[in-house]
Formats: sequence, C-alpha cells, structure tokens
Amino acid sequence: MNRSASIKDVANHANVAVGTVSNVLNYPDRVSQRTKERVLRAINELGFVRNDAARQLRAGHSRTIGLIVLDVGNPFFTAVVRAAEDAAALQGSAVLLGDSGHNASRESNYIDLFQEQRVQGLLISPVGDVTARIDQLRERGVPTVLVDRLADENKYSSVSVDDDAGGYLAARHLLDTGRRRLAFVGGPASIRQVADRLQGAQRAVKEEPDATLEVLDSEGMTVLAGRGVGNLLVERRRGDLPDGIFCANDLLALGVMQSLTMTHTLRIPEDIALIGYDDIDFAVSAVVPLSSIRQPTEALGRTAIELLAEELESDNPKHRAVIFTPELVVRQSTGPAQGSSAG
Amino acid sequence: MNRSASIKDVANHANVAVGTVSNVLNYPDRVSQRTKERVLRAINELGFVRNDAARQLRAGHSRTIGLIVLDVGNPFFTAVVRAAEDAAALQGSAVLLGDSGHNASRESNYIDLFQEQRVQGLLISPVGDVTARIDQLRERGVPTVLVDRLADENKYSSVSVDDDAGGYLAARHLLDTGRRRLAFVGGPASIRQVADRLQGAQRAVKEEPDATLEVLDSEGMTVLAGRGVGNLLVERRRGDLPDGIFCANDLLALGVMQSLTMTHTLRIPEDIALIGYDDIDFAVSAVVPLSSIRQPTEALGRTAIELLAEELESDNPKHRAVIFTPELVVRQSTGPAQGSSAG
DNA sequence: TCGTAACAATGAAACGATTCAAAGTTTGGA
DNA sequence: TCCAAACTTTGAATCGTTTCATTGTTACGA
Repeated sequence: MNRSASIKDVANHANVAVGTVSNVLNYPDRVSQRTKERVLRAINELGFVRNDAARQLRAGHSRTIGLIVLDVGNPFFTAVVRAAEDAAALQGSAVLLGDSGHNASRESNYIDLFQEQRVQGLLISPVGDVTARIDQLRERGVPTVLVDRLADENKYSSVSVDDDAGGYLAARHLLDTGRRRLAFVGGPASIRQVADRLQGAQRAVKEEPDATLEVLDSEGMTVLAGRGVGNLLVERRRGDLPDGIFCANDLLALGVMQSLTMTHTLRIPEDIALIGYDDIDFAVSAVVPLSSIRQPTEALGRTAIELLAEELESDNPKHRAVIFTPELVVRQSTGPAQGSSAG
Repeated sequence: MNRSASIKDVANHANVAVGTVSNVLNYPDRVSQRTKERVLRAINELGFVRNDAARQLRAGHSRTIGLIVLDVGNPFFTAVVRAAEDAAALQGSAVLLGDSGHNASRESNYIDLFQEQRVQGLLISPVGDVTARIDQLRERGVPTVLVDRLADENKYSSVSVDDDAGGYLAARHLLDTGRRRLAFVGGPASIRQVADRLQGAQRAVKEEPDATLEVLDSEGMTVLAGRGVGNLLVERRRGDLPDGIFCANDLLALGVMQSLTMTHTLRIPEDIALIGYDDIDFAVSAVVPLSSIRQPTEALGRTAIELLAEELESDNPKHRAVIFTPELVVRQSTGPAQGSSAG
C-alpha cells in the first residue's frame, strides 16, 4: 500500500538475486527461460515499476532531453515540440518541455532545473544571451543545439529557417502571377525575422525591372494591426493601390483581408493578391483561403534531435548549422489576377 | 570537464563533512556563518549543481507532478497547463507535461513514464478508461485529479466546467437582448460538451414562452463546418431566419460569421446576433468581434493543483469535485438588435 | 568419467544526496 | 574554574538500480 516494490522485493519473491532481476529487465538473453518466467511473474504479482531516479543515479545521466521554447502557445513551437518529442522517442529519450515566455529569468530557471535533472542535452530557442551558460553546460558534457536561431558553426550546432528565402518565395510568387506593384506589411523592422523576410522580398522585386515594392509599417504583428493597415489602403485612390501584398505573418494578412473584404469594392485575389507567412491553421479557413509560407517545423524538431545525438556521440564533434528553406503554399488569395470566379 | 562535481567534492574542497554541505543547502540556519561561506565558495568554484536523481532516490518521490492533456495545441489546455505550472511552482513542484493527442496508448505510455519517475501526483484529462490505472496509482500513494471531467466524488477528485450553465448563459444573453427565434449550431450530439451546452440553451429558452430554439447539426466543429451551416442559412427566406445563433464553439461561429458577412444582405448583430463558446484569441479579432463564453482555465489549472495537494496531505482524503461556471464575454456580435452603427 | 567451455546466477560496490545519532565545541552562569 | 546547555559538525547508513568479478551449473567431446 505505501512504499512501492523494489527490485529487491522482486528478487526475494522470486527467490533470485537482485542482479538477476536487473538482467531480466535489461539483458533478457542472459537469463534462462525458467528464471525469466519466475521473475516476470513476481514483477506482475508485486506490481513492480522501475525507479527511474535510481537508474539515473547509477547511469550518471537521465534519458531526458531539455527543450526550452519561447512560447508554447505559438503553433510554430507547438509543432516543433511535437516533432522533437517523436524523434526523441525513437531513440528512447523523453523530452522535458520548458516555456520561457520570452522571459530571460524564466529561461534561466529552466536551465537550472534541467541541469539538476542531468538532462542528456538541451535544445533551446534562446531569449537572452545564454552563451555563457551553454559553454558551461558543454564543459560538463551536456551539449546544446540552438533552435530557430542561426549560430556560428564553429561554436554551436543550430537549426533555423531561412527567412530571406521565405520572403523571396512570397514576393516571387506574387511576381510570377503577374503582380508588379507590391507592398510589404510588417513591423517593427527591429524584429530579425521581419527584416529578413523584407530583404528577401526586395531581392525578388529587383529581378523585375518594372516591379516596385512599397513598405507599410504595422504596429505589431496582430490581426488588429493588419486591419489598421488595411483600412489605410481602402481609403486610397484605386490607382495608388498595390496589386500584391505580402504580410510578414498570417495574422497581419488576415487583418488586411478583413478590411479589404468588408468594403465591397476590392476583391481578393482579382484586384489585390494577398500572401501571409507561417501557414497557421486559420489561413486555410479564412474567407478567402490565404496563401502563405510554411515553415518546416517537423524538420526543425527532428533535425535538432539528430544534431544533439551527433554531439552526444563524439567527444569533440564538428558543429553544424542546418538552415531550412520554407515552402510556398498557394491558395485562393493569390489566384490569377483579374481572373474569374472565387468559388 | 567530464563528471560534474558532487557534494563529496565540495566537502573535500571546503574541508568539511558531506553532511555539512547538505546542511548548507537544506538547513542553512544549522551552520555557522564561517563554515557556510567556505562551503558556498567551494560550491561556486567547483560549479556544483545538485543531482536531482540522488535527492529523489533518497526522498522516495520527486518534486514533480505529471499532467496529461488531450491536446497541447488546443488553447484551452495550453491555458490550463500554464496555470497549473504557476500554481505548482508556488508549492515548489515542477510539472511534467504529456500530450496524449486523444490517443489511449500514448496516454498509457505517459502514465508508465510518470510512474517510473515517481511523480508526486497526476493530473489527467483522460482519453480512455483509466480508472484501473488511477486506482493502482493511488494504492502506491500517487493521488490523481481528473481535469475537465466530472468524477464521482466518492471515488476521485476532479475539476470541470459546467457546460450546461455555459449554454444557459449564452442563450439567456441572446434572450435578454431581445432575440426570440434562436438557433443552436453544433455537432455531433454525441460529444458530451455539445449535448450539455445545448441542454443549457434549451433550459433558458423554456423560460420565455414566446421563444423558440432550432437545432442545426454541423459536420464537426471547424470553421468550414460553420461556413456550411451559414451557407444554408443565407439561402433561407428572410422570415425563416433565426435572429440569434449560439454556436457550440468559436470556430463554428467564425465560419457562420464568414457566410453571413460575405453576402451583404444580413448584418451582424442587427439582423442576426451570434455567440460562440471558448473565447479563443481569434474571437476578439473577428470582422465583427465575437461574443463568447469564456472557460475559467486559470481557475481549473490552479484548483487542480490545490486538490492534488489536499490529497497528498491527508492519508484518507475526502475527494472533491469542483465545478466551475463559465463566464459571458459580450462583444459586438451580440450588440443591440436593429441598432445603429457597427463601428 | 573427466575436463572444459559455455552458460547462469550471485551479491558486493557504486552512484550522490539526506538523515540523524553521536561527538565535538562554545557559551555563560555559578 | 567547572558544568550543563546550546550550538556545530561529523560520517555511516540509506534509498533502488546497474555493473561486473566471482562462483556455480550444465553440456559435451574425448
């Protein structure tokens, strides 16, 4: 009723030595059939469950990987977490999840916690400057892989997404479908992702001599901010309007879409094409299903685990910075210009 | 470089006994100022970090609470998790999160894992029939609290939300703002939450002799399903339309809203009022900000931890089934009927 | 029948922290 | 100066598992 059964209890109950019980659990081939059966029966009868703390203590490390993300509420990270969990499970590890909530002190607390837990390794999407902590962990034999952040390959391994390439993809798609007067919506420009996506878009626009790119600052990256930008556009004279809009994320795009469709003079995609970024669940459910750029979240999570495994295997590993290219998802919001029905 | 420092290393380095180091960490008052300083300096110099596995082994249990939810991607659960983590942190425990993904075997795996980890207790939003497992855990001194599920108070503690009351609130609000021809959108009726919310709505409608409630089945609980129902409504003759619609969740409501606002003949809330359920982030960002029923997620998570603490404290605790009442959130989509502007 | 190789089973030692009875030290009153 | 009480410090025992050198057993060819 109180204390749960230990390996010793099992050994007594089955009339064998503790080492034998351990062998049944870890190296069944070393044990004779008869003994094995007896031990397994005892395990069942006593309801024995391994004590992981004792295993870890003996082993010197856990079978656990720490993962610290910026925001579990963000679908991007939720997807990465899931992929990492699945990949870790394949190699027999579990993932401990920490949510820093963009807060450096919460982040630091989680690093402390994971260090006490003797995690095998750490995946982190850092808030603050954690290089000192990471170096210190590595000295203790705990490797770290940076997630969604590009790292100097000489120092750390990392997995990240090429936002410049994503911006290029989006703008190129608008150009390829015949749009020439493009607008970029996003802000503040101090956010690296925003700046990179804009830069990629500019790169694409430069490829077409007759194309232009106007930059519209938004106050944040929310639906409301998008609606604000959209309302300004609606008030413009028809001739001053862009014919293709690239928003730095889907929330902005949905906001812009709300403004444009509420006034019933402008049609998406006939008059203005619209593309977002992230491919959130709502993109497909928008009034006009939203084209978007999909981040390879599954690959990010899986690869992070793989890089960690590489670091664990060799004593002095080469670090690798893996950069993924995002993917274009075409939906109705960037359908043919001046075209026909929008079923 | 390799092995990290143990309490023994610290003791040697500071020229004290291991017990003294332990006292510095756990009962600083028992140690003289001089000794304490010497030990702390040694801890710093060696970069000593407690080994949690060893602590647990000695203590017989971890300082960890297991939490298994149906879907981490669901904002409802994300919010509950966060509240539980905060409440647990206050009492010095950490939360291990498991995502069953509505899958009974993943659920079972997590229970196994948590049992090996010797969690102090378990919070679970169950998929399958886990009563046997829960009873077995309790016999071993691991109490369980059911989350988002009403349990027999004689057997288990639980925290849940009164969906009937939520349905009543929603319908009552529509009636209070003058609507009389109500419609309920949701399905399939086999989902308990849907059935309860409908029942609550019916209860409210019965209070008004001249009010009616029409039930519209939806194919699932998605935006798309809502749009399907909305499209059917739009085709009706004006006189056959409801003047207030209660959707079993916000996604459905957003879908219905899309249909009604796309055709520009029907206005929300002037012609038809619309209310959803869950108060997801997008509700406030909808074209017409959506009224909704907010679940007390914060209270759920916090209370679950508190009930668990109660069970941990006494050997033979009374179980408690705490039922929360959700909250009405009024926004523009249920503003005054036949009223004026919808800024 | 014997010797030996292959196979099984044993149980003490180790992992690192906490606990606690016992030993050692300090303090202050008589 | 002495003694008792209060305060510090000590270190062996303990938690439950894995490891591994050692011992015990079996099988089989000579």
